Amino acid sequence: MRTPLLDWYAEHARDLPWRRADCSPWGVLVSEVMLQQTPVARVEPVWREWLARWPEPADLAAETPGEAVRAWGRLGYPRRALRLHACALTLTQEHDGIVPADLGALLALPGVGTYTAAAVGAFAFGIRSAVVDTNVRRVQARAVTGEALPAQSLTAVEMRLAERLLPTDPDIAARWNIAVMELGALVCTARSPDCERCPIRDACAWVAAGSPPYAGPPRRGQAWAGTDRQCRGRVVGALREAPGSLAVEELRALWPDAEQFARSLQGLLDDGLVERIGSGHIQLPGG
DNA sequence: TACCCGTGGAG
DNA sequence: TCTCCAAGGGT
Repeated sequence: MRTPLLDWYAEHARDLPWRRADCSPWGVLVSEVMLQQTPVARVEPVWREWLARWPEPADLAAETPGEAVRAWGRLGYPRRALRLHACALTLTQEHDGIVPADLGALLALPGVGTYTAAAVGAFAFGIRSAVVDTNVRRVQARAVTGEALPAQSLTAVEMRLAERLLPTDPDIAARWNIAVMELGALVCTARSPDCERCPIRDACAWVAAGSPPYAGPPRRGQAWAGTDRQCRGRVVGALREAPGSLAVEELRALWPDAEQFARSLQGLLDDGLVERIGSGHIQLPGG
């Protein structure tokens, strides 16, 4: 099957390690979790380290959760590292140490939601499933709906549209999914779409409408300075760099507001990202 | 549903 | 500088 989009992908697709034919389903799963809200350029080196160190789920399952958090480095949202470690345990204990080729079983894994289950199903196993990420949503919003940007959160209408657009043949569908994502990542970008190089511009509803600017409700950015997240990040960052544990007072010195520090530390403890050890010391889980 | 959860690069 | 945003998930 040939379409302008699939032809474009064949010519312009990036050569990413988790897209290669010799990449295991585990490698695909790790990549998808790392890529949640984190750009490809920062994921790639960490992904290579993880797959070299933990080539199979059982290898990661044999480590402490804290080691996963440490190896996560600065990818952000370190709870994902924890969930990937939990994933490895579940796979080892309940799936014979392999990634299941089943959307329902994938969805039941820690840290695997609708998107990641569909992506692993499609890219690792060739299952026909609509893979709808922020790129796909944006391409659909423009090409089909004629709007500059999609809604703030994924709607049922968008999912149905993606399923309707998906080619019938599973192998072509998998290639279609990744082609739409790649188009959104390389050409139909959020800030400055390069419509001159777009393979489907002649069919684009947004271009046909004169590329009107975003007209929806104001998109609220995420505050950062002075938030609990910044505080948490500082604490986990310090523990990641430390060989062992740190005294609570050392961590306390990282943040000016005592009340916010206490709340953030408690949040980290509740999340299992850190743990208490001895009297007044904190470490990554399991050491 | 809306909000919380990190980090760093681009414009 | 500062805002935006990047292959989302969990609650």
